[in-house]
Amino acid sequence: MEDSPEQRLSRSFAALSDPVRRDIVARLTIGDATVSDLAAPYDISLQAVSKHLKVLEEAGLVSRRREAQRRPVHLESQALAEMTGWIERHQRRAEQRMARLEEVLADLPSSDTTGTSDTHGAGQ
Amino acid sequence: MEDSPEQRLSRSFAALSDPVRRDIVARLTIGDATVSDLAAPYDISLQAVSKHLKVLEEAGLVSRRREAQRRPVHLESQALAEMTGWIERHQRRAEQRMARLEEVLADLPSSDTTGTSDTHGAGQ
DNA sequence: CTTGTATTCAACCAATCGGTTGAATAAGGA
DNA sequence: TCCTTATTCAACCGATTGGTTGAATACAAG
Repeated sequence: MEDSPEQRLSRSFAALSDPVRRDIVARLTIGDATVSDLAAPYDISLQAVSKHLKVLEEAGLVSRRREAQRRPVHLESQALAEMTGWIERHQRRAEQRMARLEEVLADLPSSDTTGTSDTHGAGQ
Repeated sequence: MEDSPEQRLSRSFAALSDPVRRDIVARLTIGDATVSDLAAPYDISLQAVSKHLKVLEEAGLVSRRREAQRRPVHLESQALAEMTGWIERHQRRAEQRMARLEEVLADLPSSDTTGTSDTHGAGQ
């Protein structure tokens, strides 16, 4: 029972939808850190932070190794890359479409250039 | 009571954590569409899709205009840009750090290049 | 072996989520 | 006016989420 790319993407986005987890990711860009290191800035329990890390790990955004009784957390930037991959792909499509649209509008007779109106004709 | 950038980011990521909503965004890169257009491919009720669109709208990822009794939905690619902004910023930091680390490792005497070990010395 | 430290597991709770169905609203057309 | 089409609102429901506290596990060090 392994993970479809769809599911991993869902988990990654869900993981970064929490400000504490985004904050943790930001912190990890500076360097690996233990659970207690990461928990220090927050008012929540260590267990809560541990849960957040589990969520990040299951999304593939971080990995953990063992080092004595500590469990240093490491950011997996490749998982971030997959997310930007998805977003940019769609962003690009949307922007290309808008560019084509504006080109067409520029060629038209005249009247108002107002309103972000659109073809929107079916498709599907 | 307006929206901090932090909150909008949370909402955007949460919005894209659902496969149906990602799918809708993908569909909208082709062109604006009505609620029923968007609902057609799915087995869920029209109301459920309407809710999904509300989530996307509150995240700033789509906007809606009125056109007779229809409410065509339009993708706001700029909101996607904000997301990639956040991710890439952190991705870049992480990768730069790794690059510096590898540089240092290359200069070291010898022994194992194994294990993604790390400085991880405090920080905070 | 006992103690201390770092972390996770387990059970619980309130809030949110994704879905449902049924009723309400908005607008065009007979 | 009445009917149809498009969409939203409202109430409800089970599952998931982010937090809690208390007990368990994994190691290191006396």
